[in-house]
Parts: sequence; structure tokens; C-alpha cells
Amino acid sequence: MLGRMSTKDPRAAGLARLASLAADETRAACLLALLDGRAWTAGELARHCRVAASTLSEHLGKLVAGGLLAEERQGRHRYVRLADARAAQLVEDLAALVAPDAAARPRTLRQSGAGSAMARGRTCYDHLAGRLGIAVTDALTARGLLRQDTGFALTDAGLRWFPAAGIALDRQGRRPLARACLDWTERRPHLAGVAGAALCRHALGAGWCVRIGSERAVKVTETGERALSELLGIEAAALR
Amino acid sequence: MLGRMSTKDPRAAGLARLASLAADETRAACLLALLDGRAWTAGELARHCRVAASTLSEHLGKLVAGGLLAEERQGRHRYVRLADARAAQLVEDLAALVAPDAAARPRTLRQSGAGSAMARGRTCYDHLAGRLGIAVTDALTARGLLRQDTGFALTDAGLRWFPAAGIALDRQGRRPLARACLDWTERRPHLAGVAGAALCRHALGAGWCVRIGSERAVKVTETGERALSELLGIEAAALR
DNA sequence: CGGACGTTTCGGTGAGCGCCGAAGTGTGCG
DNA sequence: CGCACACTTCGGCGCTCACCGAAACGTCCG
Repeated sequence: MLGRMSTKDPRAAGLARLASLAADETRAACLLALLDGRAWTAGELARHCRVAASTLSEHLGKLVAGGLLAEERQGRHRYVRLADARAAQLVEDLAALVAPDAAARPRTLRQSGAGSAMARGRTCYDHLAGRLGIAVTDALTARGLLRQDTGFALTDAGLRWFPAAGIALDRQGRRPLARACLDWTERRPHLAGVAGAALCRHALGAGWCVRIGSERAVKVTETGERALSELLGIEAAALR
Repeated sequence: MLGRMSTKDPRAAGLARLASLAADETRAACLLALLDGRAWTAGELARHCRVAASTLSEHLGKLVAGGLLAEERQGRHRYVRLADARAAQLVEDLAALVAPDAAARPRTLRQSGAGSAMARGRTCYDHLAGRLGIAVTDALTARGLLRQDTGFALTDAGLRWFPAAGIALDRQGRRPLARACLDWTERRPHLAGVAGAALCRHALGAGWCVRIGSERAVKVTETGERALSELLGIEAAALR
């Protein structure tokens, strides 16, 4: 239906082509996996999706051609990651809109175990999500560093807090400093954008939290509990 | 590929099913048309998309079942509209991400004429877009009523300005007061959310602008030019 | 009541596409 | 140099789905 001569609206054709990239279950699984913000090899994704390497290779070709993924070749490996923040935002939007259905069924024990780890804390592209992400966002709001009542933006106090906490904010580029990202386990917005990414990077770098397994789930360390308590008054109990 | 037993990730299956709704050119054209925020009949959409009524009926069935559209039956008519603000946001996101390609080609004279009217001013779901939307957003920002440098939110002054200008803001519900929506002609964010919708509703109600034809395009009236100039210091020249 | 009209259902058709395995290409390592 | 490994290309299979026209169903109106 896309191959016919475009006697139709070119904008509709473009939108359909873009959406069709995510309209396949295997490609959707790739996009969700890549929401951890890291680069995966083609082989890793093929095993993750349980399809032949040849099949996945074709999928990656389409996703890259469509602009959703960026690729980097290293030797005999092909690394892919989400192309940019806009591509990530699209996947986040789609995932958030799907959640109502998917939230209704924690499958096997193993999956529900992994699910609850994901619900406690995870990364979402390049920022924190899950109860951890919500706790941080709420703490920032309660301390007057982030405003949610009139939109979603840092306050002047918040603008000073980040550098003071040793977290640099890169104000170059068009990416917004703060952006709301709808959390698909908590069903409430958490902090994304430049500030969210900087905070997540710092949290992983300073050992506040560590990744669990190869998934997106993260676990708050004791160091992290102390730091979050001191800096933002987050009680460890809120993270469990 | 979707009909097989779901031995795969259920979240990926849900995302793929959602995306597949927009992955068809005809359905995409419907979603874009419905971005005007109004309800269309099945027949109107069929003519707009240039397909048989029977074909379009099937498309509407899928879009409604998928939760993107809401329908209302009136006599022998079937009215459909975008289901809610989240569905509209998804379509807006997709459209914005597509723009880079589509912006490159204003087709025939007639289309480019309609295109420039759309570029001057239009509605985007339920708020203002195009040069008009950008002008309003910029004016609000310049007057300290809206903050974009730290995210996207009304200021306290902005919170007072709306009621003072006779525009009520409904603060019930989960919809954010202010939200950035990427404009696909201007490539910059304009005001969406509760405040954007209220402003647009007021602008149409008070005769600041009127719709042109059956499309989304709107035209600023002389009354509107005066009001925008007095209230926000927007010069008429900026709207042409 | 009967015709006009908007919408829906149904059968049939053709095109697109996801999947695989086998064979081919290129890289790295012993 | 040659094997192992990661990835890609290709041919073929089977399923899905958008499309149409014809016919059925409702509603409105004269």
C-alpha cells in the first residue's frame, strides 16, 4: 500500500512510513530494548528477539534507513542505538500509550520478578524511571527545584542546584533542559531532558545505582541511598 | 506477524499493534485530518482520502478499537474524533518527526497555496500552530508569562494573566497546564496543554480568528489583530 | 410507505512483507 | 594462512491486509 504512486498526501505517506517502522513486533522489541540508551550489537538483538540473525539484519537496515536508529561499525560488529532524543521520545510516547494493556498481566514468576525490578528502578533512554525516577522527580519538586503545577520546568533554584551538586548541565543545543516523560509503571511524569540525562549519568558514574543484568533495570546502592537522602531527602523506604 | 502466539514480549506486541494503526497511508491521512480537533463523518474522511466508503469504514473500526479515535453516532452519521489529548500528542509527535522530509516539497501551486495558509496559522488538535501559534508563544515568553529556558511552564505572572484576559484555565484533570508541541512548519515548540487549548478556544470564540474552508487553516481577523496587539504586543506584520 | 443516502458487511484479489536457511562477505585470532 | 565468527544477501514460502464492488442495513424525508 505504500509502494503505489503517491497520488495521496505526502505528509500522510511519511507518517505511515515512520509508524510502519514500529509496527512490527520484532522491531518494536528492538526499540524497547534500545530504550536503555546503550548500543547493542545485531547479534544481541537477534537473540533478545529470538529470530534469525538474517531476519534481524533486515530489520536494522529499515530502522537505520528510517532514521530511528544510528549505527556504528566496529570490526565485525554492528552497534546500533536510538538515533537521538526525538527518536527516543517517540518510543517513550508509544510505550506509555500502550501501558494500560500491558500493565494488566505480569506473566510468569520469572517475568513478574524482572518486572518488579524494572518497576523499582530503570533507565528510560538516558534518564531515570520507575519508582526511583518518580522519587527523584517528586523530591526535586517538593524542594522547589522543579515546577510541575504550571507545566514542567526547572526553577531558578533548580538551575543553581545541579551545578552545586556537581552535576553539569549542558545548555547548548535545542534539547530542553527539563521535559516530562510519562512513566509506564507509575503512570505519572518523571524528569527527562538535559537535566534528567545529566542526573542519570551522574547517578551511574558516582555509583548511586548500578545496572542489573543486561536489561534496563537498575538497583540503588548504599552509597546511592546516602546521597539521595542527603541531597534530596529521599528515604530509602520509598525506593522499595 | 501479529497473529502468532505471543511467545514474545507482550509490551512489544502492544507497541507494534498501536503503531500499526498509523502505519497505513489512508489511516495516517485520517489522523492528520482529525488533528483539527473536530469530529468528521466517515463519508467526509472517505472523500478526503479518496477511497471507497467501505474501505474507510474498516479503517475507522480499527482506529476506534485501538483507542486512537472516539466515535459518536448521530442518526445515519458516524462522527469520529481523536480520542483524547494523549492520542493527539502521539499524532503530533509522529508528524513533527516526519516534517524534515515533507517540508522539502511544496507540490502544485494549489497545494503550496493551501500550504502557505497552513503555515500562517492553523489549529493543531485544540491549540494554535503555525506562525500564529509561534508568535503567540514567543510573545507570552517575551512578556515573562511563559518560561522556555528551563523547560516549558507558565510563570506565576502567566498564571494570573490568563484569567485577567478573560481566559479561564481548568486546573482539574491530569492534563498539564502548559506543554511544548513541536511545530512542523516552524520547527520550534509552540504552546499546547490546557493553556494552549483555552487560548485557542477563546481566540475562535471571540472572533480573533476564523477557520478557512474545511481544513485546519485559520485566518486572523482585524478584531484579532487588535486584540493580539493590545494584549500581547504582537504586530500584525508578524502574522503574514 | 418508498426512495435517497450514509454506513457496514462480505467475498475475492493482489501486493507487501516477515520469516527462514543457505550461501556469501568481511573481520579477527591463533 | 586458515578457521571461527558476525553479519549480509538471496530465494522462497506463507500470511496478512488494503482495496474494491455488490449487497444489506438503518435512518431520514417526502
